Amino acid sequence: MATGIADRDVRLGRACLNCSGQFDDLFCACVMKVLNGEHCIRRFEPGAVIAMEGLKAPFLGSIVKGVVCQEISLADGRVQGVTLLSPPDVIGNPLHDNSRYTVTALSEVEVFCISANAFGKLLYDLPLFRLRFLEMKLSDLERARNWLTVLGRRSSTERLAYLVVRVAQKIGFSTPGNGTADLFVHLPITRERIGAFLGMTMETVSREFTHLERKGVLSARGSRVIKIFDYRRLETIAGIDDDGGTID
Amino acid sequence: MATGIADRDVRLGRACLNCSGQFDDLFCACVMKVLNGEHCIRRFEPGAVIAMEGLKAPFLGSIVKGVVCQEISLADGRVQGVTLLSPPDVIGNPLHDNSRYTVTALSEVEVFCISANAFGKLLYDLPLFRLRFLEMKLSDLERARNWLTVLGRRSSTERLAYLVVRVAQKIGFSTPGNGTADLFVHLPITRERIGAFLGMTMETVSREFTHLERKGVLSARGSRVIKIFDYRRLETIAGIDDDGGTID
DNA sequence: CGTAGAATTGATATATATCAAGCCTAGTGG
DNA sequence: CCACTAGGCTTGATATATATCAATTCTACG
Repeated sequence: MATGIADRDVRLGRACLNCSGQFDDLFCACVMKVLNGEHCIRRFEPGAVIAMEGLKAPFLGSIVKGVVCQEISLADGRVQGVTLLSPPDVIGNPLHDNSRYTVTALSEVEVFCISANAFGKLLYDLPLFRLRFLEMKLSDLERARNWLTVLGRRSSTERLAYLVVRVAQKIGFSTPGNGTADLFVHLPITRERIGAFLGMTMETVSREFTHLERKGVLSARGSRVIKIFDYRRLETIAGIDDDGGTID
Repeated sequence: MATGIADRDVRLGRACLNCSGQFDDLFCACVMKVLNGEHCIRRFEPGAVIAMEGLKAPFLGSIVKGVVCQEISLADGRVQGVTLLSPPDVIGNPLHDNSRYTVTALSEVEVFCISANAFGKLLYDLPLFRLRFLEMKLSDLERARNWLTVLGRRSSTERLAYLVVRVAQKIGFSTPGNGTADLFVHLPITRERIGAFLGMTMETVSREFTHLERKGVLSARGSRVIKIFDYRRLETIAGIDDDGGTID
């Protein structure tokens, strides 16, 4: 990459080279020094509602541990899943007092929290932090727009395949425990929530799992741990090809 | 708003108070001074393809005049509309050399263009510019996520109503010319492209215009200039209520 | 082992896509 | 100035994907 930013200080982005990153690569030791103790760690149990759409956001923070989901609700109760967050994703928007999303812990979660003021200070004082945050938000934007193609233009099988691949990329594969080489992905959400992300019903999600199973791509029967037999094929169905040209 | 950023220098965001904004509120006179002549204006005819998805982006720039659309294509030719751009929206991503979208001029368009290096310099040197850009991208992100609810959870009538309201908000109402008080919105896109934005076919778009017409909400017969009889009702159908709680 | 929530499966309904025809409308050239 | 044309729009008939409603069945957990 030879962009203007890259030429200057993009090395400082993904992981701060000036320090051994404490907590994670957003709040590294350099950032912590400027922050000077103005922070706290909050913990949430699985299922805990961290923020409510439209209400005052309780804090700004970066996830240290666990998985979180953000959803938007319509007036009549319809729900659209928006993002799955994992470390070091940011919860909250420094430009808004109110949360735009309902934010729910999907596992045991820890968040490194700072005040909006402290966040503003970091953004203002630290080129490194500012760049890293901009980088995160630009890639959030790209992912959200790619997701539009999923909801607008893909069939239910394609959508489900897309979600499984993205979850695998985001949360990683699980190790089976027994010494086999099989690929497992743990989906941290119910079929209903999968449906909320994919704009379809729980029943259709279930049926599409069955279809993918009959095709020999994966197995998910009644469980949230998915065994993947043919990851390449799954990527193809999803319309994702990370080995070559970026299709999505 | 009493966020950390607002406390500091958000006044400089939406319109620079230090200068009389030349061109627009992104490239104000202050920015121009730092830029020191390193820019050019590019013009495009309606229908011109400004950038192609996956190929090297020709420039970074801010729209000065006209309307532009960004679309994502799938391998098999399906197209998803992503954004409608109008002044002073930014074309291009300072962190990528390649365009993520196919970018098309919908009218006569002028773009204030600078090099990626110059863009990086502005981002680095000018807190004002940097904040404004972050602000733009955070609101792009919010709009993209709200659009997810449109594609994932709304019926075709609701989707169409949503699009009309958003276009009206973005591009503004047209004045009828004759002295009537009627509201007109000029849609800068064909039914097919409307469909690409809404994840539906041209035919369904057309049918839903007819439905809205039968309901007495608007009239669009065969034309891109839409007459709106009941804007409030349109907003209600769209699930947008800008006079009160933010629903979308 | 029993229970409750989650997941699957089936039958049917419905919204939207697809295919196909015809109709407007703006722009062109005689 | 008017008829012609091409692209865009509308409308209809039909097909199809997905939703909805309704039982079971599975799984994790007490």
